[in-house]
Amino acid sequence: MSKSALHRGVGVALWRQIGDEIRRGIGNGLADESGRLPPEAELAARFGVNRHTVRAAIAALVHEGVLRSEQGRGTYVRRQKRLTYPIGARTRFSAGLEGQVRDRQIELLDHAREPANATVAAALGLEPAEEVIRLEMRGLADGVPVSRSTAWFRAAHFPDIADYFARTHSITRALALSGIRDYRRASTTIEARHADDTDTRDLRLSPGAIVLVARGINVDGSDKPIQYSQTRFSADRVELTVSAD
Amino acid sequence: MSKSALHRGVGVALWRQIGDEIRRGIGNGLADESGRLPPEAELAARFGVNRHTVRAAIAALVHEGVLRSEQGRGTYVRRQKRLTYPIGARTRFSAGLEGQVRDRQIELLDHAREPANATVAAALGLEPAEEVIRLEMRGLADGVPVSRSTAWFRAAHFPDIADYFARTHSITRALALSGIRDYRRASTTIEARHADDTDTRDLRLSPGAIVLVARGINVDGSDKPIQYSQTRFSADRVELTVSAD
DNA sequence: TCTAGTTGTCTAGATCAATAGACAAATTGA
DNA sequence: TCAATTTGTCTATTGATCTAGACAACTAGA
Repeated sequence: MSKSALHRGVGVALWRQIGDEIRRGIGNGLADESGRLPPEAELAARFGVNRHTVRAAIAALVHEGVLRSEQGRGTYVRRQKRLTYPIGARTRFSAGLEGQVRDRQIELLDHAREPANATVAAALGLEPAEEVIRLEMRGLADGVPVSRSTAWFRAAHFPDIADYFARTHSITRALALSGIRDYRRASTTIEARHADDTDTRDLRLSPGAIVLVARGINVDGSDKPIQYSQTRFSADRVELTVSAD
Repeated sequence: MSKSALHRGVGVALWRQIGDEIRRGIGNGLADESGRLPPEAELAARFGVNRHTVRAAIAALVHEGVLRSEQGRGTYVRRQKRLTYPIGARTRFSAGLEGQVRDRQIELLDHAREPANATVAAALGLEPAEEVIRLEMRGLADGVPVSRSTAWFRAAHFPDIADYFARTHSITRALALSGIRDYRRASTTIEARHADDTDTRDLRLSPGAIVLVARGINVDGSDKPIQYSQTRFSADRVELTVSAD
């Protein structure tokens, strides 16, 4: 039994402690089979706080995408299971979530034309400081941010990639408009770290959350690098599977 | 470089985040050779907060026993190194800190005569529910709590152990007054867990801190168990060394 | 349709957290 | 002794957090 009373006056707000406790409690018997949480009043009694304090905790988890509240019905766990992203040669950024979510979408947050830094130049096989197009994107599944990625393309070869992406909301289709009929993932490296400020903002994470970072290079039919990208996933919401393929 | 900006509006007070940051920074170049921290004004500038906020963080660490502030001089790290507790056959509760601290002391917080629970009865080789004396103690090093222990003795054999301990402030001397000339540590098991409410209160820890738990049985000259004890150490302040001895 | 159960919203007050500024008190080195 | 540096204390203000109570809005089942 985990002795998990709340601590007052220690610089951590009660609603955050309760939120963490609820997040931990999910998948540990707090919600019933249907994913329904106990009513707010009961949670308030259980934690020994006011109902409004529990509501603040739930609101934070709703904002994080962990819970979903329905007036008159109750509060439900949004997804009992994590999304599974396949990683393989045929990995397409937006694909691979078939059947796991009702709605998925990629937003273009920002784009720029700029000189490549050393890492990007090396990955794409460019001259130092050659110009690249950088796209900042965010992937949403059923309205919840699950991924945040940055992709670099050689500016000389893909001058209009940002426009194409903005129109099609798809890397595959944007590349097709640029004349790339097919491409494959040459390499992917995966690491995990704590969320930084950008992650907590864009993925709506709480500080201290863990992100998975996947760095990959896509190559065209003749194995020339066309895209270098770095994608951050919320480790709470996503798991990666590496397929041979 | 650890990207460790402060997070506002996430239910964790800035002073706590700063306190954690300082605690982490100690032994990582934040303090100079003499153990002196940068002045409050500089820390405030570095963290981008008001000086009072830094002061709240420092006050918490002073209360925890990590820092020591001196008006006009500066704020100093209390102990750069952790205390090392030897664990071995000849381990004496209060001993083993020779040379590491100026002043050490064991307080008797509470004592009771009560039936043994299953664990204690098994450890001491007693009949179920046979009466035992339980002592609740706290060890201080230079005024800072470093250990919190509970010890059980068979009531029939050591009826006055609490009195003796209160007089002598030493288990060894209290046992001597009870007629035990010598004893040795038959077994010790060590585990680590998060601090619970009792730990945070008695050892002045912050929630989420880690405690080392050492459970041991002391036996007399003819190998009969005379004492079962469970001691919690602040993992921040103490390390244990197991000696063959 | 009615009722019980549940989430959503509003008001109000108490306490905590953070900022701002000023000055006192102690220490150190010139 | 004097000036600079540093911690300690005080007042005041603003916003976040927590409590308390009341009632509206919605859902589901009798």
